[in-house]
Amino acid sequence: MRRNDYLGAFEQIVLLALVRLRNNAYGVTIRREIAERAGRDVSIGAIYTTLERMERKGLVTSFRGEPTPERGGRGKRYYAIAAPGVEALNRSRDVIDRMWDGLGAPVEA
Amino acid sequence: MRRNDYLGAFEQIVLLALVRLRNNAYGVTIRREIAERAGRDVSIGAIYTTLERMERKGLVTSFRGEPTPERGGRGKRYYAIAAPGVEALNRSRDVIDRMWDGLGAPVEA
DNA sequence: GCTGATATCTTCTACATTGTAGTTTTGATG
DNA sequence: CATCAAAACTACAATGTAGAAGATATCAGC
Repeated sequence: MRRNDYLGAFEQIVLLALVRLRNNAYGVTIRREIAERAGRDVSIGAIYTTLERMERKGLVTSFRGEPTPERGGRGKRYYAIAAPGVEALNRSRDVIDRMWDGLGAPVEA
Repeated sequence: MRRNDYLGAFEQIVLLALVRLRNNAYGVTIRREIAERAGRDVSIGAIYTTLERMERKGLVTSFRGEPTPERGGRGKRYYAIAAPGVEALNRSRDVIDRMWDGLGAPVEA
């Protein structure tokens, strides 16, 4: 059985995007946030898959929103970070912080 | 073809342990460093596997040391982070920093 | 007021890479 | 030769990632 304690690198990024986007987090905006913030261009499929897995683990929740009166558009699925997700995020940050402590980033060769 | 740009969460931890241990980084000390620093008890096998993969990618280098005159002991294999490893580490840190920027850790529910 | 072209968005499928433990093997020494 | 220290091997689970396929809307034109 796998524990829920530590997050993968990409999971962290997605979770942080959720936190930043607050109540406007769905596939497209999450992808855009990651592209702009992290400069990392990831496929939309990668995002949905990761979100779904995290939902199964209880790290995020989701609900389907009403379709907006914009041009095209299927009903969006909004995501939000759940309490265990917040904890895991903080824990992951803590670990990496302790490993970096005193080294001064960027580290030299 | 896979890019060499981003590191997994565990890869980052191992790389940081190498940086901290300087020229005393080998299986056992790396494991201990991670246990003490990160409070994370990982198997020795996990460490070697990860090191070997990173060596194949050119992120770390290794050489076999002379056996010491202690009780038992096979010659240790010492590891050191290579330039591409340093870069990848800084890049990874940069990405996560940007995602965390302005949120204030720990993040609240 | 139908109907199809088109804009958003989400699901599904498949596979590569990482994460992780446990077992086995290799070398030294007392 | 028993035993200690450390590394290599094996196997499998979880994560990372892309791309194709499906679902729903609006908009034009007839």
